[in-house]
Amino acid sequence: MAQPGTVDRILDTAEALFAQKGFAETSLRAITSKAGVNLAAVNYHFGSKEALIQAVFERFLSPFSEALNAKLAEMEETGTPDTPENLLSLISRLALGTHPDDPRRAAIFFRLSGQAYSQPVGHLREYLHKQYGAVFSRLQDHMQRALPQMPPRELFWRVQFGLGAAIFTLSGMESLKEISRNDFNMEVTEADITRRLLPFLIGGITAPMP
Amino acid sequence: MAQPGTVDRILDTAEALFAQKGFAETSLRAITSKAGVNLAAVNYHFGSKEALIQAVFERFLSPFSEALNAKLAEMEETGTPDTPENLLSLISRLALGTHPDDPRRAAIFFRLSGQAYSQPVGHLREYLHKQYGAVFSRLQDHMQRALPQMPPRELFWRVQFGLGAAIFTLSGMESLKEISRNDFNMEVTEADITRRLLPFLIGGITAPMP
DNA sequence: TAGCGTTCAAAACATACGTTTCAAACATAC
DNA sequence: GTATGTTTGAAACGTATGTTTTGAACGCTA
Repeated sequence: MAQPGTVDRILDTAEALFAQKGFAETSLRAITSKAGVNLAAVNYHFGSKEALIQAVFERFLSPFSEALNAKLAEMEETGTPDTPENLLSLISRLALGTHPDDPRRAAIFFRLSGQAYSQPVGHLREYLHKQYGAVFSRLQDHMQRALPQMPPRELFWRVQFGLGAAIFTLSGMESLKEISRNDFNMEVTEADITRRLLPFLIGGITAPMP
Repeated sequence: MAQPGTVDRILDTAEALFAQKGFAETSLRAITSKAGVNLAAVNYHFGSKEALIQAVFERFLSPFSEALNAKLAEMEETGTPDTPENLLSLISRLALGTHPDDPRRAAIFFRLSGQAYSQPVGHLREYLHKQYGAVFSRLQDHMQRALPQMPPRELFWRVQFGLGAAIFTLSGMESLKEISRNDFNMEVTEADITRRLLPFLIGGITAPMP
């Protein structure tokens, strides 16, 4: 377990390939050969491909989830007011900065989230709901306090819409970057898009009721 | 070619299974056995699995695309003003009503769109861009006329955000329906959600610049 | 150094996949 | 009614996949 370690090399490579090509389209052979480890190592260390997928998610989602929990607790203690601006910019900062060492990591974060969400009924979505439903509820509560006049049901859907806008856009960003380059002669980064995303989300979530 | 026809039975079944489980996770054997046709029929009639996927998209996207084109032309002729409200409610009506005979069809429409969008670099996305980029540009132009004060680049991203919110939410609706049922004792339909979606999209797209 | 649990490497296994083959069944025109 | 082009049916092909097996290499403890 000296070097980057077999387990970590597998996780790193699997994470990148899953984000790039999807789960079903990424074979264990592709992962292990690119990682420079033996094919059997995945089943030895993780048990199965499905377990590897969950391990990948756990490793990249747990830090984010814990950081979000900590920041929300900090807000509660310091009495920072619950506003859509505060909450949403908090999330975007965390999503972009949970792994500050590697900027490419943010892109992988969003791609993986998108893959997980658009995944068929598979157990991945249930797993994510079980594992990270609590922190999501907590965020939803804060948002409700920020918009006390809004019916919870309406707010629930608007948060979902916002989630969709964020994950969907950032997850398909490679294609969108190219379009933006061709049509507007403009290079964009993840940070650019989240900066543009914030007013959209605030405008959408706080829009007047129908 | 009397009965529902082998080709149509394949398309119907493939459409449903693709929407439900994804492309890679749906085998030709699953499609053909459920459709009650021979395995070789897919390769005989379509040539390959990839071609079948494109055929499925063509069949469900072309009517929508043509209807949208017609409606936009109608707006131009009758001088209907370009407003975000008019344009977005037009799209939602079309997405929900292009196949008015089958309500389940709307759900499949959104699920397939989500699958296509979250798909890896594969040729599907290029195909969709080539095939339906024109009508999308036309819609973008109308939206620009509705919001002349907004920089085109900003509008481009906001339309993408809106697309994400719509497709993402409606594509993952089965899970969200269940959450809504458990947490709010509330049954929701595709039409309910698009009704809620409209104010969100308008609020987001017309939000003040950062 | 001997022993033992852990990790790695190479190969094989079983299965599922997309695709192809080829003959039979069918429909249609002459 | 025969001939011709089209569609179907059953089987096989080749390949890629996830997984398992077996034994060697390694690291640590006694």
